[in-house]
Amino acid sequence: MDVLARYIAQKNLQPGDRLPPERELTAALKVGRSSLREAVSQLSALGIVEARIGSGTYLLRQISAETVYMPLSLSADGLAEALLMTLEVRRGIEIEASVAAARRRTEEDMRRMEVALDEMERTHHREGGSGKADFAYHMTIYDAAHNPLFRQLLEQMHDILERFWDRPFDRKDFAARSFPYHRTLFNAICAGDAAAAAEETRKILDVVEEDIRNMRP
Amino acid sequence: MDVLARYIAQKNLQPGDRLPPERELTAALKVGRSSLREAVSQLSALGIVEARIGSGTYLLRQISAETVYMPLSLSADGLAEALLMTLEVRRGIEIEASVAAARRRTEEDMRRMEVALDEMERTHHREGGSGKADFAYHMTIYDAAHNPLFRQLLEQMHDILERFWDRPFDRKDFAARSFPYHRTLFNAICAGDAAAAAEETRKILDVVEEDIRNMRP
DNA sequence: GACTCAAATTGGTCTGACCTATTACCAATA
DNA sequence: TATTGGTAATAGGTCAGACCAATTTGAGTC
Repeated sequence: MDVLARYIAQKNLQPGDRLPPERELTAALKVGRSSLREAVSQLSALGIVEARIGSGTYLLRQISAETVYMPLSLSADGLAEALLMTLEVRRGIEIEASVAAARRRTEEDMRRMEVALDEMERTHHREGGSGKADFAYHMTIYDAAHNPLFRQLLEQMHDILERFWDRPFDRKDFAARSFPYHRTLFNAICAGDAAAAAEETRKILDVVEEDIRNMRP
Repeated sequence: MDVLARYIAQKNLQPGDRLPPERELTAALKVGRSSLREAVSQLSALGIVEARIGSGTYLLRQISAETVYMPLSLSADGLAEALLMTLEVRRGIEIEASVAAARRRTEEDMRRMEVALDEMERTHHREGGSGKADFAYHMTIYDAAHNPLFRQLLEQMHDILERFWDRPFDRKDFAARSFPYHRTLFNAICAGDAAAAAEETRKILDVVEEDIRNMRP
């Protein structure tokens, strides 16, 4: 797997790019096809790569030689329990991201956050709920934290949860009550008030948690 | 992989148990050896299973049919900065774990935490620093949170940091000033005081961060 | 220009062979 | 009796070749 990962990194493949067919890779990497396929299937299990039969194998996430893999597994009774557990972890990370953003945001960050916030508020008023726009806004906060790990972690957790949840997060009324806190959070970060940023983030996630609990059968 | 996972779950294998040899599994699951090996290698990439050549394949984590896999990948360029970045994330998670532990700790949890804490304090007084004992104590806190994600995340972050750091954390004086906060944290968790638990955890990690900064060239 | 269908491409599976590291066993030895 | 040493059995790791099934491609047709 390391050899294959190095190959991908060295070829500077970008997400969405197609890897060479297996038969070519075996020649390039000088390994048998079984071994190559085991490597590919490992990267596939790690969500780095996706194999489409008849079409090819595609890169999903960029990797480098120094990429570290952190596979988590969660056995919970039902999806709601799993959601609540990940939410608890997310709360810790998200609060810390808001704190970091309040300390390190630049003028440029604030501009981008405001654009995303405005877009989200428009979507909310027009359609009654946000969803993608909400997530995009949060991403601008992670970026303002100037620690790429925040975005990587939260983006991936979001992706994975969405895949396991048929009803995605853009349900009309889901977490709608958290709406006003998004602007107060923005104000706190702009003011550089770390404590307030943490507090507003907590309010948002408390609403999410409550809605998940109410959603359970 | 699903077939193999179901087999493991159905056989009620426990962590540490050995799976049947590949040639037997192919017969039991009615698949070719290549396919079986791809499944095993996926579980191995996810940290569920470990294959030891000549010995067998061993189960590392318990799985069930509903286990959710959440593979994360982090790319950190530059080791010194990466340490502080992971520490920032770790702080968020660790604080939330302490909060959860303060809310959900049982009698049994408190007993185990105290045993580990005593052991850590003895080691500290005897050798001037702890290290493994310190980590073991923190693990009991993660377990007391009753959310398996905490332990998995922090255990793996710890592993990764140690792997990238030749000088391990059990340096005599490393984070020695955080020593007294370990007992105050224990008291806060036992008292069920979530706010105090968060505060004491923050104090510990502030010391760690400061020591890492002072350690840089 | 749109549709049809056959060929080429590509990932998925199976078989069987061989390699190497580990483990188990058993006889020879101290 | 306990230890040692070597050998056979076991188990995962790799390779090669054949075949399957889904997709894509492209020539041919309407």
